[in-house]
Amino acid sequence: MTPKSKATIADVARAAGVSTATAGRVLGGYGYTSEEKKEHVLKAAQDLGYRPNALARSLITGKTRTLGVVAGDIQNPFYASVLRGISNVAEANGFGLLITNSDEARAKEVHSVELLAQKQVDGLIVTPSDTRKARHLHNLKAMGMPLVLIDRAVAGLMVDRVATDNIAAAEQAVRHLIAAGHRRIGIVAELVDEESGKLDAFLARAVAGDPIESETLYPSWQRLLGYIRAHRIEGLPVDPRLTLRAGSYSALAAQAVVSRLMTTPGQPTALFTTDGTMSEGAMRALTELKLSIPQDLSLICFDDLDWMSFHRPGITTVAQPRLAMGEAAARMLLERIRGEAFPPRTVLMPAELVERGSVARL
Amino acid sequence: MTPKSKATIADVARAAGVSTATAGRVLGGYGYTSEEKKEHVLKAAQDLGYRPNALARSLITGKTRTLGVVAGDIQNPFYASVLRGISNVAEANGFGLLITNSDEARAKEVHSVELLAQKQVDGLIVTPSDTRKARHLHNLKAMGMPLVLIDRAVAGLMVDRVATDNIAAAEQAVRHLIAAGHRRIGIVAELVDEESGKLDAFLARAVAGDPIESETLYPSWQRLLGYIRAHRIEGLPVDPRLTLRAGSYSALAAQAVVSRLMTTPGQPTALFTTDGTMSEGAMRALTELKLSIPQDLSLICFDDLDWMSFHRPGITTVAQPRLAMGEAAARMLLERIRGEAFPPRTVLMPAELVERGSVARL
DNA sequence: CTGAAAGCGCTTACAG
DNA sequence: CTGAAAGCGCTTACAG
Repeated sequence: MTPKSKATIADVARAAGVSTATAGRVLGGYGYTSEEKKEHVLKAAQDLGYRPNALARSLITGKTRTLGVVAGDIQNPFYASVLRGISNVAEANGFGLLITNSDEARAKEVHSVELLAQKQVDGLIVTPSDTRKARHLHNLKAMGMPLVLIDRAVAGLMVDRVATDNIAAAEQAVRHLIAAGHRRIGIVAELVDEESGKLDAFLARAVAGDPIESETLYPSWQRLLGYIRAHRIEGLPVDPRLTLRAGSYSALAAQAVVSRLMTTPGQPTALFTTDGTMSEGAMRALTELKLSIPQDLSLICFDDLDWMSFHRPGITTVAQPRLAMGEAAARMLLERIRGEAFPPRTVLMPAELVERGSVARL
Repeated sequence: MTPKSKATIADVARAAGVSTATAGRVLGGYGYTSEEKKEHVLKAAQDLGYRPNALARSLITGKTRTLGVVAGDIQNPFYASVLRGISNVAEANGFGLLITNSDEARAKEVHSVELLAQKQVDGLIVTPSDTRKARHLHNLKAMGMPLVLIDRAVAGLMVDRVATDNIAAAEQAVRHLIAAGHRRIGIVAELVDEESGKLDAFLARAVAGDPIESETLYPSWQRLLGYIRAHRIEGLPVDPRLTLRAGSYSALAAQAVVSRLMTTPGQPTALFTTDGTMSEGAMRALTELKLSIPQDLSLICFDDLDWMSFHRPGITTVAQPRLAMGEAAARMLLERIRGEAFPPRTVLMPAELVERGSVARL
């Protein structure tokens, strides 16, 4: 039986000959009801095709059982996997998922957060696009909104977060290249930042071993830091001509800088890409220039994308546990929503170096 | 100013010295208000950090400005792109997106639809996991819920839908192989179906040219039909040993059947994969067997994944406009939500054959 | 233009 | 165990 118009609790109560309070109790699963009335109500609900209106319930309880997520770009494999992890946990706990894209732009993120807050999500998972200016996130926290950060931290914002141990993972990858005999190793990274010229200053300080507040660095900067540390540990100089900045989250930008690198004297023998987008750009450049891996250039990529395992040769990568990151973030958020009050936690997930065939021994 | 507790319209009205009706009018942007009161209300709202509660508003208006989406698996590149397209249009129109995964299982889809309906989404975009049994979708339609189908149709369900012209696209791809001189062409497809043995019967009918109701066929069956039509048109026999059924949406299953195919006498000279998952499985098998493309086997894949353009050789593919499909679906849904009442539309989007280097001329 | 009142569809004390 | 009443935070007629 499927009626045209939506039945309400009042309709069901009327049909069952009980009060709306009683009907609500059996339909909502709270309070006690006699078996007899319960049956009548259930029967009436069935006949009328009753479907609870979650809005009305949420307005009273103050809970929507909905999680909000602000991802960079759901089309990107990194976010797609993280989202799937979040979704797995949300679904298992009966929560819905409201998803938006920020395209790594602060203005869009602010807008997304406002939308999700108005829709009264019970908590929010955000990949902050700006690790310094994030007043909207501070406000959210001040208002008591449960909040978990993924992939990046925000300066001064003490909330739960889950990320990859980027510095350690990049260091391990680059040391692996050095151990294979490579001495000139390139790196391609987004390194987006407002302050132009900052890269030089950063390199100078990192190479000198000056202390660097790495916690709130963007992942690509952290991975660059791991690259530099590997060089320092192994006693190798860092050649600034080998540290490539794409300047944006775009495969095209990465392709351009890698192309230039490989067609200018002083080429590296190995390349380290700092994420899936950079990896794709690098691959396009290498294909275009008909350079062979690993004969002409050894390669280690950050983030293990599907094609890297069946590509010939297999691509050696730093595998991030993307799905597990999403699941961990969702689990932490759910704990906060339940009211758990331990101090802010930072979960740094280890990345695994998966050795395949893209690194030549020199 | 960021207060701890949430301010309501009543709080703002009190602070501004007006009625809740007046405060609501300026904050909600409906009705008329004098400039003077408007200023007071805005000021008070600002001071109190007022944020509208979309739940309360929706309960009255009956509109949530939220779209529900049931995807197969948001981690899969096909769905990730489609979702991005939906998201683009939703966002541009101020709509939120509630997203769930069905994992192509009817039970999960039914559960998702129920969740989204209870949350009162204004409309639903679904990739139906069962093209025959879909009472939940019929019910939705009967209750007046705007509904758009993507990728698949449902028997007897007259609603808007957008899909790729699978038969034509597959036919074109296979004819391209035949034109290149191939006579033994394999195909790997999911071909999921309850009725075992159905493949043989289907092949027999299709090869005989019997009329087949193709509209509600699953995409993989439609693509198989295109494969068969290409053979008929070109006067080539269809060898059942070359029509591979993976039996599930899994790269592993595809890998297994392709491995068997390529290690059994009577190998094909070319292979057609019917979607991204099958393509991945096929690539794994070929890599494992160290078979070269296109020297040992020519290949055309359905759906143009990122890596196919920089793979060496480039993979010739049938490119589906995934993003545009999502955008079209969202646009159609929004029209229905606005109340437009034209008859159910079927948008069949053309797929483009992108020629790269994976097809050898024989 | 503005306010008092009713109401969206539920849940929550509170009597009985 | 059950019902009448109030109320969640808004919007919507309806007077004035």
